Amino acid sequence: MKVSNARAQMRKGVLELCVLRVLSKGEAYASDVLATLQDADLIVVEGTLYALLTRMKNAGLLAYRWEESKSGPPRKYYELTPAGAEFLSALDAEWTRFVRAVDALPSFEAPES
Amino acid sequence: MKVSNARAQMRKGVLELCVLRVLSKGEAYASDVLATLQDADLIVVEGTLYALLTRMKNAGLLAYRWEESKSGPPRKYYELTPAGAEFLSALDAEWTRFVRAVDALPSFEAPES
DNA sequence: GTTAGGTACTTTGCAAAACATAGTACCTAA
DNA sequence: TTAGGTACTATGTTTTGCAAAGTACCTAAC
Repeated sequence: MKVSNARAQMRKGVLELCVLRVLSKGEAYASDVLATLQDADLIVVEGTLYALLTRMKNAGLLAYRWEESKSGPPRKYYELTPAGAEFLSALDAEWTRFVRAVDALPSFEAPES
Repeated sequence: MKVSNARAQMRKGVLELCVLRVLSKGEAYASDVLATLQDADLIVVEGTLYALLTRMKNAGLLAYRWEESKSGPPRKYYELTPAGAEFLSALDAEWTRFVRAVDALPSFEAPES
């Protein structure tokens, strides 16, 4: 149990929300999403993100179209489906409630002696 | 992918923080911790909590003592060790930074058309 | 005292999800 | 035509929570 691992652990289960939020700003392909998350200090590895995008596409939350690239193979540009937008809205609400619930627990202070 | 599962997913990775926070208020045994978390709408099942308490004890974050009960078998009363208190302090800081990072991502709004 | 029921803790098997890493395919340019 | 970069895919492992069954202890009813 290392503090260095804490953020990675916390991110579990919230990654979906993060990806949906990024895509709510408009379509993007995997590297775009990855860069945005990493800029926000929400480290995620390539393999995880691709797997998540595929899962969400299969769940009907995302759709993609192929687009040619000028410097490499074609890219999958993802965007929210109506179901995805609805799901994001619900997740946002859950996130808010969740943060409140955790913050309602006692914050750190020295144990009573 | 169901909204009903969202909170459970989010809780992953933050459970450690929650348990440490509860114990920072003083020693408690499993059922105490469970009840506190459930009161806070942070649902967790018995098996998960016992496993987590054991993991954290083995990691040196918690210690316990046996105490007789008037109505059943003896209980393990857990409390933070100095290492646990230090770890909690670090996790608290990580939690704050994490929430800021997620909230810095765009919140929901209709995708630009 | 022996049995029934409740409480507390343990064990085992399973599933979901992220990680690590390697692999395939496409494109440009030397 | 080959080297290197970019984009996506596939595979196996680990972590961690869940589900459910199991063990053990204690009280109380009979």
